[in-house]
Amino acid sequence: MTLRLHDTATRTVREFISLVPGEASLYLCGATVQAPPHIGHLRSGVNFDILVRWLRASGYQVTLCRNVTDIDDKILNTAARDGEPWWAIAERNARAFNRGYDALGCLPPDVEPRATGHVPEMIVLMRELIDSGHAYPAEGNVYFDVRSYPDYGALSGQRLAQRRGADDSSGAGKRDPRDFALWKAAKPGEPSWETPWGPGRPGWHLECSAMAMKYLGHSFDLHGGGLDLLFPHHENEIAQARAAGYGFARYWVHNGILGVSGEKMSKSLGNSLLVTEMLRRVRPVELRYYLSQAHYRSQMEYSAEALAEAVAAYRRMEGFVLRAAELSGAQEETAELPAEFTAAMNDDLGVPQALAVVHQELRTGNNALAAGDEAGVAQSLSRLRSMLGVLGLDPLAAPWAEADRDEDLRAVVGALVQVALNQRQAARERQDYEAADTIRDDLGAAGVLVEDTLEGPRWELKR
RNA sequence: GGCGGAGUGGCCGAGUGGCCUAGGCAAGGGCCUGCAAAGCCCUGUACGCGGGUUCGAUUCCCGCCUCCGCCUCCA
Repeated sequence: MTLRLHDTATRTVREFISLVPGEASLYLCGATVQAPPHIGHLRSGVNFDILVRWLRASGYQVTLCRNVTDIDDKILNTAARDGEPWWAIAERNARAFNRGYDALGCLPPDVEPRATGHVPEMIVLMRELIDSGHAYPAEGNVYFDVRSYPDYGALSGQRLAQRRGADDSSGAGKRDPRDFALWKAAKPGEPSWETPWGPGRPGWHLECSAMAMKYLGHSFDLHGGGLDLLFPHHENEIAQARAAGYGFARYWVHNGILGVSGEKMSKSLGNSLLVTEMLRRVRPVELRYYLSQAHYRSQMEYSAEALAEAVAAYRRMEGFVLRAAELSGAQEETAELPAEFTAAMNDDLGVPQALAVVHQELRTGNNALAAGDEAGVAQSLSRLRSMLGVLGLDPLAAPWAEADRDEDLRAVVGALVQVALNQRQAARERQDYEAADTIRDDLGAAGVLVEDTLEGPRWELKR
């Protein structure tokens, strides 16, 4: 049973066979750090985090390279507008992105290269492209010669792409309107780096080709990113690398776009869906569940209702895991993944079907819990935890586990709650239900949820 | 205009030429409970519209409608 993945280049789901057996290399187009992240960015991050986790669970040693584009027009425009150094804007937003990824439990990349740190590699690649007749300098810019590369457009299906609109300011010296800039000539007041063709700054597409090949080799396994990057960014990336004679990515994986009320998020103004704002409304793990539960290639439309459903669904799973762990302890032994779960994940990361398996096990586990079947509970718990672990959703695993957080405070609260619960039990035993319910209500008002179980009353903090 | 994707029950979201047509959320009924909460059981009978192919289509083909993405910066 092996992993099959949708490869955008062939538009088919095909078997994933890595270049080096047992190893998998993945280049992910990360952020252009012009603004803080919104949840669309995190959908991509979570989707690819699941891919990485699944590859690792399948025995691959994964190398993940996720770049940061820390120089581009928008960053420079913002800098000019706000009178802030461009590098400070880039730095601030890069940190915001990483906080977002971390908050949602995305495993950190092995390397996170920045465009501005890789100008020498870009110069080498430009030299190769110019020498082989695939690029040319013009008025301080360096352009890729689209007509020199017959496969241009094959990746995105834009083979005959006529780029709409004449090139304005940035197109000086182009031989063909479709030609794109590898390197942009320096403008007054903007940062620049020296090259044999004059001072300037990197074009967006060139940096990714250069960095991917630097860290993952001239040929590597997987290249990922949002579907909105397919054209022109990925088309240009592959053109640059292949024209220079390199194999480049062998599989292209694209996640679907998360939209909001009919608009792509990056176009909608307003901060309501910024990660920092969303995390005021739901817990990070709940947001992760929401972003995970649709298939990664599907288009998603944000809605508060759907988010609320996801929260409810996650809490159901979490509720069992927490109750089961109280009963049987949270063993570290990892259960073998159920075959249906594995099959679903291997089928182009079928997270929705995999979650159906999770919910089946959940029902089994809840039944065991209701029947006081400790062995059954323990088995369901470990199966559930291993499945959820692959999805980055195990409530008892980092970064979601709360056991060691504020341990002293929890102990104090626990003791106080126990005092109240003892009084409630006493009231119940003398059938003074009014008093018992008052205690429960008061605890509830204080944020402590009380419920009676087979093993007696238990409590937890409201979420 | 070019390229691509999608329209599934109240909502989200899988999937398949028929056979037992995921899963979740919400709703109704029941069980459990002193009452709750949580949980469990049961119920819903859906595939945008019009043709066609077929013994049979939600699933294949054609046309239409609607929505969305890319073609400019974008995860």
